[in-house]
Amino acid sequence: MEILELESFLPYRLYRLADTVSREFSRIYKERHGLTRPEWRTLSGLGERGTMTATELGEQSAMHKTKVSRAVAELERRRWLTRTPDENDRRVERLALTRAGLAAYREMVPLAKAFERELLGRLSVDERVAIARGVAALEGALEGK
Amino acid sequence: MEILELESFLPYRLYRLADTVSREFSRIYKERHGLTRPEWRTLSGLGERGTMTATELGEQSAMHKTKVSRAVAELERRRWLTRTPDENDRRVERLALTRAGLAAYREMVPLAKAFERELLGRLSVDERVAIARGVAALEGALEGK
DNA sequence: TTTCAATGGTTACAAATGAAACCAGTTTGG
DNA sequence: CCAAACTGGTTTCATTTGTAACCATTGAAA
Repeated sequence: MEILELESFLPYRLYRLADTVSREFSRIYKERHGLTRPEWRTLSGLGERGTMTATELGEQSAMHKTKVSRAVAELERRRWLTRTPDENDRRVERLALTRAGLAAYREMVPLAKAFERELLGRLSVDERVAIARGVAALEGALEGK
Repeated sequence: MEILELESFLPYRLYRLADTVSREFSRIYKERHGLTRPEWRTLSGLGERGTMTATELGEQSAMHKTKVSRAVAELERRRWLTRTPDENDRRVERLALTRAGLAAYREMVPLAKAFERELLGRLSVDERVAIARGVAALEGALEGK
């Protein structure tokens, strides 16, 4: 009879892997600032790009618009970001980090990088090349899907 | 100033990748049988191993015990599995698929395999090797973590 | 034995999520 | 122009999830 080995089934392995890594990493921004993942991504997106609209944020960080909306609301409540109505299109708001938001971002960046470095540090050079190549290939294969 | 490129940050890329793949794949069991992911994993685990306890299921398919509990309850409601109290330890229940559960499982297996084959089919041989190698390496690096 | 810690599993509650409805404001086609 | 379709963003509601408390049973220790 035909069976499926979950252990070697790619969708399952990817999910479990991402879940584990993401859970580990989330401890950093959860413990340090009590952020949720959408909040962290919002902080990170704005820190990286400087200013973005909610829609752009959603695209850049692969979040559903309701997640963005709520994350932005929370960061605004903390006074970590401000909204400025767009001059040309009054539906749009330009989001930007405040000084406090930027400070939190600046604090998180080295921690994030250290986390990644530590994780990849457990791999051999070849393995690092392999994961980079494989992930990129799958990303490409899913383009537009 | 130090910034973090989300686009190339491994935890983010892995998560997004897994999320996309998993979402695509979930359409199959969602549309066909209205299953949730925990339910699919439960079906899949029992189909593969024949009989397991809830705890074993959780370990094998990386699910929190409450997810297992609820998924098992739902599959039982559908009469896709049965619980048999363990002789030696009355806290434990041995779970097994019924004929109907097995039928559903047998129907899903080829679809799952086809999905994986199609996905990997979009990659070159080298890329397939790379993803397999990279994922295995990361899994190894996270052992016990 | 009796008690206490550990284990298998369920349940209750709060928080996170997604789908769809919604409210502006904007664009487009007639 | 102006209605209809569309877009940016929020809110509502139902579902899913995680944490912690819980119940029952078992094992270990005194």
